[in-house]
Amino acid sequence: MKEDPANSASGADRTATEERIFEAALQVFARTGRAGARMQEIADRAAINKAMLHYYFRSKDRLYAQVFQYVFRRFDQAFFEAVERAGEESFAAALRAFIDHYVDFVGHHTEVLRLMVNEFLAGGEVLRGEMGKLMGTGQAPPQRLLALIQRAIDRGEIRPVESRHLMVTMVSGCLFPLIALPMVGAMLPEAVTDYEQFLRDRRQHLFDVLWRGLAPEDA
Amino acid sequence: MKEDPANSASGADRTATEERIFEAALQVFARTGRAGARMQEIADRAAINKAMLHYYFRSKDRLYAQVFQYVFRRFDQAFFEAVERAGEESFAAALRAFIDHYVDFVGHHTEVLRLMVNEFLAGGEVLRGEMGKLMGTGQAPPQRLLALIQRAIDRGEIRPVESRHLMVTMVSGCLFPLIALPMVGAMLPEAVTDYEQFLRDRRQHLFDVLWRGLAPEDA
DNA sequence: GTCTATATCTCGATAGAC
DNA sequence: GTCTATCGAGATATAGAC
Repeated sequence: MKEDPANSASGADRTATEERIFEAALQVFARTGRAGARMQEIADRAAINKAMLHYYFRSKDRLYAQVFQYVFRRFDQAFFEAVERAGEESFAAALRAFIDHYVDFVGHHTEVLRLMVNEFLAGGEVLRGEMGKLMGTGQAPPQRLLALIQRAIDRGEIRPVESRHLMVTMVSGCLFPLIALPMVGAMLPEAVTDYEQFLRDRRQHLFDVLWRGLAPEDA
Repeated sequence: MKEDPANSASGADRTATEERIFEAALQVFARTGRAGARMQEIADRAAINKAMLHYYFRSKDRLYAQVFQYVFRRFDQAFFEAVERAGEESFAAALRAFIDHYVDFVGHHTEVLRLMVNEFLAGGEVLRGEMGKLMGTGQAPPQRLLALIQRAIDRGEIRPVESRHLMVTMVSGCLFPLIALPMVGAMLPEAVTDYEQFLRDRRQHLFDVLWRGLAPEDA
């Protein structure tokens, strides 16, 4: 059976051209959203002809689906790594490690976050499909983090807060400032002028505020 | 000079028809984004003919600009009210009041938030224009909240955290969960089944975690 | 002010030469 | 695999009768 170039890209083994297209598509989809994206612009960014887009990815929908799937996995993977690094130490150290890694990843791959949020807003089925696959395992990264929090509570390491809400709050503090950069930048000019410093400050602040909030009363 | 119906809607004095169109446009823009929105769908929702859209608002771009301006003002207003209610009491009470009011408003007007975030992602000029106008006064709601936080620090009511980052963290905790509902719902089923309870829980949790994080060591 | 019909244009997708 | 040329769907926008 002949290889169909329109499907070959589903695996990790892409040609250099496919890779360029993919990267270009990610950028354009992230900025303009699924509907606003123009195949012409993606082609231009990839420095190829528009017809080649269809040759490799068949249609805009297929291209989007593949790009989003990739984004979802990167996101999942980053979360996983952040939880892994949280490790077996004290919860304070775990919290710090999680925030550091997660903010660092997303802060340097904002296209991934933006595309993700675009999909949130669209409330798409593409998202729901991936979510189902992920959570079905019972060992998804969010579930691991949840267990880690719960254990810390059981051990008396942190106050007895609602673990799932805490997870939401942690993630909110990491991600939202990066989504709202146009607005945050108006109040924190350094978010624009010295982005790396801004990321460091956010990690520091977020850990500080959350941890004191989680510390047992007798600490 | 004759009234141009395409401009008359810029004020608050809209006819009933204009109001219907406006509301319909808000919903559609919020869900599908600027590019994904269809004039036909807006017309259908407003129960009018498609030609009337252009009669009243001239073009899609003009319609969007007006809708966004409205959204921005609602957002600003909600923030303002939330800060006003925070009032002159203790900072704990102020924090609680802010979170309660802000989450309540946005939680019940998610279209406003969604359209706002859409504009964040697009990084549009429409947003920048409104931002400039707002912050220029020096008395914008965010600046008021900042002052309130700073005063609490000076008085020793809360620990000396970076006030601007705290504001960002507060807002993040209020807004992000509502943006990410499709994902949050996968981990907190009640966010879908009992939305009101979910909002209450979030308010409670967020205040709890933040306040303990802000409480002075000797509290 | 409201409608039908239509002009105009943009964009995704394909045909077909090389 | 790569390109040019083009088709055809679908969208915004307008013309013009009522």
